Amino acid sequence: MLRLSKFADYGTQVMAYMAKDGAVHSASEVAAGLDMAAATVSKILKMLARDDLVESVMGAKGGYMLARHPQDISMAEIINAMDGPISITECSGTSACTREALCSTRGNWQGINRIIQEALEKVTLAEMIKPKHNDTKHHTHGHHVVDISAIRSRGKSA
Amino acid sequence: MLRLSKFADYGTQVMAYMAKDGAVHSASEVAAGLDMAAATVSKILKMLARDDLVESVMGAKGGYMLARHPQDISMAEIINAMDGPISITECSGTSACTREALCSTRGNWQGINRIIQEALEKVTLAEMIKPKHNDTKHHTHGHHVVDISAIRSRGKSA
DNA sequence: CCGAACTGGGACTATTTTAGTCCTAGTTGG
DNA sequence: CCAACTAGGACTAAAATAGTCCCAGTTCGG
Repeated sequence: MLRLSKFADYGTQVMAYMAKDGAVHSASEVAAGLDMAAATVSKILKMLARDDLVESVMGAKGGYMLARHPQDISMAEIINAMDGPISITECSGTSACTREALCSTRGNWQGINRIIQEALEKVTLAEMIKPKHNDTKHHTHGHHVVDISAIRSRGKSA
Repeated sequence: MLRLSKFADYGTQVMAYMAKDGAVHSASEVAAGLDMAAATVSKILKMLARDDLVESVMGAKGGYMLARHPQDISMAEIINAMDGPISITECSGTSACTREALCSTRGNWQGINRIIQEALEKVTLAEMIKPKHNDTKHHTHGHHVVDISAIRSRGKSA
């Protein structure tokens, strides 16, 4: 369906770890706490810092801390920081598209993109930490929701 | 941000092409009309057929045709057919997670997933074909929408 | 019947992304 | 100064994606 990089997941974990308090944590400390490779966590933290989701403190005794309160950080920001603002299609109205009818569908992808973006902006880190996420404000009428558990089942049987 | 395979895009194009009429089109014809490699289109069509989005007619003079009316086909179905029901995280409550706090965030990913899924279910192929997609029913208040044009700009400058 | 035109379903290869590691610099506390 | 950290890449390894090809089965038309 939709694919989110593992980094987005890692990033969220790291952010969740740091959300426990406002203290400064070194990369190695977070790595130990999260049972991940130090180098990897370090990389993640750098990415998060680049997008101002965490603040860095240099030098000995340095480390990182959440730049804002968990309720002021959206999932869209975290995903953005980790995966970059990658969108659905490539053609941004530049070229490649020879046909009119085709490009029209392209433009519509962006509408879809925006919808997803908005949905992600509504979910905060604070909510992600809570034991169970109970939506922000979404009408969950009985739509036939697709099963989410079937990972990697590219080869369908039906 | 979110990544959709190129196949999802191709699949949509193919579906859009076939939506022009209810006739039978061979893979090579679609390929020619869409200016894509025949083998690739053939593969796409097979995938779409497997999920009953198009119906196949075997033998000479055979080909594919839309299985339903464009307004009865959702983008979620097309994307699903092409990319499979891939979800955000891997752990489906099975194992790997040692920590409580971590897994709690995992569960919440699924909520997000559902939101996206629902959004995609509301957009039909018929709407995708229209010159400009004017949303289904989404409040587009002035949210700071992330720029969509910046493709592949993993290295941010800000 | 036979051959041409198609689909069905893979296998297979190439290419691009993604993930993960490491190295050199710069900063700060003791 | 030295030790503990972050900054920012470069680099390598692994995996997913995209794309091609092949062989089998089906149907139309002569």
